Amino acid sequence: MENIKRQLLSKDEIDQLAEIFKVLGDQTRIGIISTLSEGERCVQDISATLGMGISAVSHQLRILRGARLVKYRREGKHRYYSLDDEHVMTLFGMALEHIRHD
Amino acid sequence: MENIKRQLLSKDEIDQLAEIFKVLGDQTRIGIISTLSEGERCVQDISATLGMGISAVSHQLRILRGARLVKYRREGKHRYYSLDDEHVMTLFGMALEHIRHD
DNA sequence: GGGAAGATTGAACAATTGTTCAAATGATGA
DNA sequence: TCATCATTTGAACAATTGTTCAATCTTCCC
Repeated sequence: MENIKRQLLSKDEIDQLAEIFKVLGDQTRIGIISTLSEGERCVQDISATLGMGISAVSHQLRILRGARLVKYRREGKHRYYSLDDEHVMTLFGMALEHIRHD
Repeated sequence: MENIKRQLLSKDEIDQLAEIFKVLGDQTRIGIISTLSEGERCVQDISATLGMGISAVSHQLRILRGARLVKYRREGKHRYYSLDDEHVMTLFGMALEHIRHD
């Protein structure tokens, strides 16, 4: 992690970094991650928690899946979503420190 | 930082988190931050490093300034930009770990 | 002061994005 | 198999975004 400060990122790494931050840069998706930080939830639960339509939530879940930030397991008719990355909450912590230190 | 996992974020915090990630979610801005991680640079230098127009870079610098991610000092006709936050590189590190762990 | 260099700003445009609605998929139980 | 529930998908729309161009501002030096 120390070499980040010493060496320019490759074009490819810049693209990937921007991509992951872009995925996190949306209120709905942050809300979903925040909800899932309490434990696994099905789409309806997330929808109710955020006060948003099922479809809108599902669309955003797809993007989060694509970025490997969430995963799900089937159980009957439900799909229980949960966080799929150990670093996400750390990213949240760092970002929170940034916004709080003002 | 531990209470993040235990407690839902407030509406306000969600907005602010999404905002900071949104700012980081752009290739040009990541490129700028990556460039500035090597040391302070004036707009022309950044422009040359990224191979982009001066105006485009300046527009993005304004956004980075607004998010308190970069600052500048005047010296003659130049404005030397540098990183304005200790957490940014840590955010980078976490995000890099995420994209590399696949 | 006048001109040039470095940087910022505003308007305009194409491109991307998030939400809604309606339709389709997949799984369950009668 | 049929109806129903949970979720996904696609099309459409408004809204936001990043870049370009031209104009403006600021600082320096003659």
